[in-house]
Amino acid sequence: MGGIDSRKGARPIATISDVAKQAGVSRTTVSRYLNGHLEQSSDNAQKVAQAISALKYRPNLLARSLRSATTHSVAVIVPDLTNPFYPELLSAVETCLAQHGIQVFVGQSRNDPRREPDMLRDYFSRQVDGIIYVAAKSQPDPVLRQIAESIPVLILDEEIVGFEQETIRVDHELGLYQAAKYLLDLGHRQLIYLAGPSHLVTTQLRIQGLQTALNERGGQAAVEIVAGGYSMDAGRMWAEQFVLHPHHPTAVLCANDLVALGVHRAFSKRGIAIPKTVSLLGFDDIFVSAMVSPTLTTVRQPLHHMGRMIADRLLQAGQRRHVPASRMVVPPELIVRESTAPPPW
Amino acid sequence: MGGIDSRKGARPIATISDVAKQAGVSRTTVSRYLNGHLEQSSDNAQKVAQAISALKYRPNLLARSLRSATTHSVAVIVPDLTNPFYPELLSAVETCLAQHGIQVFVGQSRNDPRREPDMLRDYFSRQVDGIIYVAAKSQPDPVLRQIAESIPVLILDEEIVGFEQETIRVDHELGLYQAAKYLLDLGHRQLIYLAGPSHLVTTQLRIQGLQTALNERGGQAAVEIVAGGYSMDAGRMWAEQFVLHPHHPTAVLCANDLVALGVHRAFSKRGIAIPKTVSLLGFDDIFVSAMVSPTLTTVRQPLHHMGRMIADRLLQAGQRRHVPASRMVVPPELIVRESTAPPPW
DNA sequence: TAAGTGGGTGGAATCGATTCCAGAAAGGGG
DNA sequence: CCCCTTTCTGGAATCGATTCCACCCACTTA
Repeated sequence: MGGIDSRKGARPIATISDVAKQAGVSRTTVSRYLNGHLEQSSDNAQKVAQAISALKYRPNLLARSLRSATTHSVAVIVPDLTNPFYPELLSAVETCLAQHGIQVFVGQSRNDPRREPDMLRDYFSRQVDGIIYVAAKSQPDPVLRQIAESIPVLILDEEIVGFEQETIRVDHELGLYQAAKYLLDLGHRQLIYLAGPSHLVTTQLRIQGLQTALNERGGQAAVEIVAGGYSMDAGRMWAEQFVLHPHHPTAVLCANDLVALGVHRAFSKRGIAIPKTVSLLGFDDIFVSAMVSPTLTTVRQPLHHMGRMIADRLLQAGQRRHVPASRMVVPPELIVRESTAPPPW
Repeated sequence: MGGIDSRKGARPIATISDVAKQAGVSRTTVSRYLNGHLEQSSDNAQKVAQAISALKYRPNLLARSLRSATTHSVAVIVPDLTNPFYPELLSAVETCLAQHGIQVFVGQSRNDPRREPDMLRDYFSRQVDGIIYVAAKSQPDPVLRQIAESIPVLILDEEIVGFEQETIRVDHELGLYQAAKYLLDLGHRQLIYLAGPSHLVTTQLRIQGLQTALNERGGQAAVEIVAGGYSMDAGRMWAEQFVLHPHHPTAVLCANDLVALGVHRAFSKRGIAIPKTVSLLGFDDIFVSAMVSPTLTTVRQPLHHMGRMIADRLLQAGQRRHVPASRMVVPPELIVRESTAPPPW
């Protein structure tokens, strides 16, 4: 049953010409029907409607897009979908855009900045209406610059130096300021920050926030900064070292929740009590952070809010209304849970 | 300074005709150059190459696809990106496909089967080369059937009754059989299964596996089955009830890890000890499951393996070689962690 | 030298839609 | 009764690529 190949070519896909022929009108008329330029009740409209459902016709969006120069699609480039933060963001963005009939490409750079130019180019060649770009680097490349002259490119989360484009990100500086202030208020004097890659602007912003908080205490407290990565492994590896380390800080701040969870795990395994012996604080507030025990104190990025803003900006830009490039910096929120407490002494 | 609108239309995007004119050859020749049908060293090739880089030309993939009837894109439809299982799957699939120059649309049905026909249709209209479909229901709809006649549709994870299409899923029956057998071997006699929606084939398969394991014991053990959802809330709500429940089962099996985590949380909060008082077992093995404490015993779906298989099937189908529709059922793996132990008595 | 072969080239058709424009039909007013 | 306006319709151009086919040129071979 079903013959050898029930796939391609089995049922020829109807085109607008087929519909026109079947309905006994011109392609033009069919097109007008499709785009609502034809009186619904008219005689021709009836015939077209019938032909369409008889042939199960659906317009070829490729052809339509080619002509109309808009594809109703955008690309989202993220470093890595296995970091739960990005799917959560993606989910928010996709939900908003889907409501406006925009479909979403997703690509992972795998935290390798060298892949990014090619990815940007490929999506651009596909004529996407916009690109949402969570960059894995802070240097603008010529490809990015060129593309941004033709379609809106929203830089998310990261900041790209000297690149005057739409940017939406959380206030990293404020986030770490809040976190540090909170720990200092608890009485901690010896902090450590497991930072992200040092060449990133976000990393630098965060460190500034940290410093500001320290300066307010006028040198009573100190922080050690360790550059690293954004993975659980980064946290775990550092934690393994820490165990052997002579002078123990009393609180560990992490570049993101994944790093914090790496530390969390290693500490649990090694019997280092959180928060009794050492306090632990993350960044992002991915949903896992509320699941582990003790639950993780962290700095929340308002994901859904950001997702909606992103979608809105893109939609505005898509309508060709002039939207001046702006940088939107949204405030983070400190979520206090169980992994932080006053220092043991 | 960039002026009023540095967006659309600022820099006209070069087309193949522009390149042809600039190089002093015909469009045909440029096209041949692009597709490698032109001697690299030839005089014309040089001129074309120069024109391309001068104009920063990139072919319009829409136009190319329209002509060649292949878009090098596929769509992935998942119920919900906030369930970590799907991003993990998506990540594996995207990685494999990207290596072959195929780009990926992603869409969420939000667990609402009524959205699915529209989504399928939209992607089909975009002429995707294939659809990877994690269905939220087990009934085939006419739209799905029609689309599958033209392009490959891979049904993932779920089974659609009476629909003879490519299917790739884990052996649900075996998975629950293994899990139940393991618990029975530990000495449990009173089980409960927090199942997914009862109209899904997967749910029924799982229950069969469960029954098989029980039957092997010849009625010494019993299981209660509760139909529910796939969310943490579903688990949490059941757990709240459980606390008041008179006859306590000694082990709880869950439809997925998310449900198990909901139970996990509620139990922790209510002071019910896992696995001392009650054993807990999930399904999927999302990465969170290894993070909570106690860590969760679960049935692992071999995601990366499945991702690769999916991509492979799609690529084969894309080459129009005839690939007979097949159902691939991959074995799951029981991952024993800390949330299971012999019953307390 | 003429005929045959082969590779390189460009004109034109094509993919499936939208849209400009001109012509036909219908309706209204003088 | 005729003319002008308005509405409806379809032919043809267009979007940006690929590809068929005919042509030209140079080179080999009888």
